[in-house]
Amino acid sequence: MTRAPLSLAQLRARRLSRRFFARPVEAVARGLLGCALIHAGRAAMIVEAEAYGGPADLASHARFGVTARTAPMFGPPGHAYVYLCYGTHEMFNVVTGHAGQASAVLVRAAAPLLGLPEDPAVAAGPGKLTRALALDRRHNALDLLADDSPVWLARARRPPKIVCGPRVGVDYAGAWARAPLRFAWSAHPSVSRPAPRTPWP
DNA sequence: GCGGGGATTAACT
DNA sequence: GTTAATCCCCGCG
Repeated sequence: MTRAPLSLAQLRARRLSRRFFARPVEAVARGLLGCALIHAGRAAMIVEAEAYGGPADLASHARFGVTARTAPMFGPPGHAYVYLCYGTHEMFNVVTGHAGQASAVLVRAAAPLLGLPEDPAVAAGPGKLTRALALDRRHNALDLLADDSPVWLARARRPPKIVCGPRVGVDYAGAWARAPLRFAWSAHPSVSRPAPRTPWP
């Protein structure tokens, strides 16, 4: 049987808390699976996310320290970090941990929930997701937990099984490239690439 | 200043 | 499998 769809009002009542984001970045990345990302009357359920640590993580933008671009990463948890990749694609991240730590979760893929075409591929990739939800650098550094934030997050479903694997596109990062910091809803059709198969835990 | 490269995607061959 | 699109960031001089 098909589960009843969630309404925006129901999601409003399930918004994530500051404490949710104040945890270690891997925990937040897993916790975001099954959560809804909402903007502009559209909602999508996150099915894939990657954890990026602070300056020690050689795959993370934070490895350059505080710069004009990375400043939001060094700010408080629950804020957005949005940047442009390859000149064309906006990438949406949420800052985690504590201020100054500069860890963040890249939201890589989501399944349409509300106000989007019922195509599992519509947000199956970090660039496609921001395009589907009309997210861009105007949302950089936005506090996603503010009552009046146009972009917000809420609990939607609980993933039945989580898998993990190496992050995508960070081969330059040495040993950090191989760390299992990519998490996905196992076998979900909206996962962006051949899903990792290693079960978590 | 300049130049190389990137947390990607779609449209090719 | 390969490549263009497209541009900002960062490191170096």
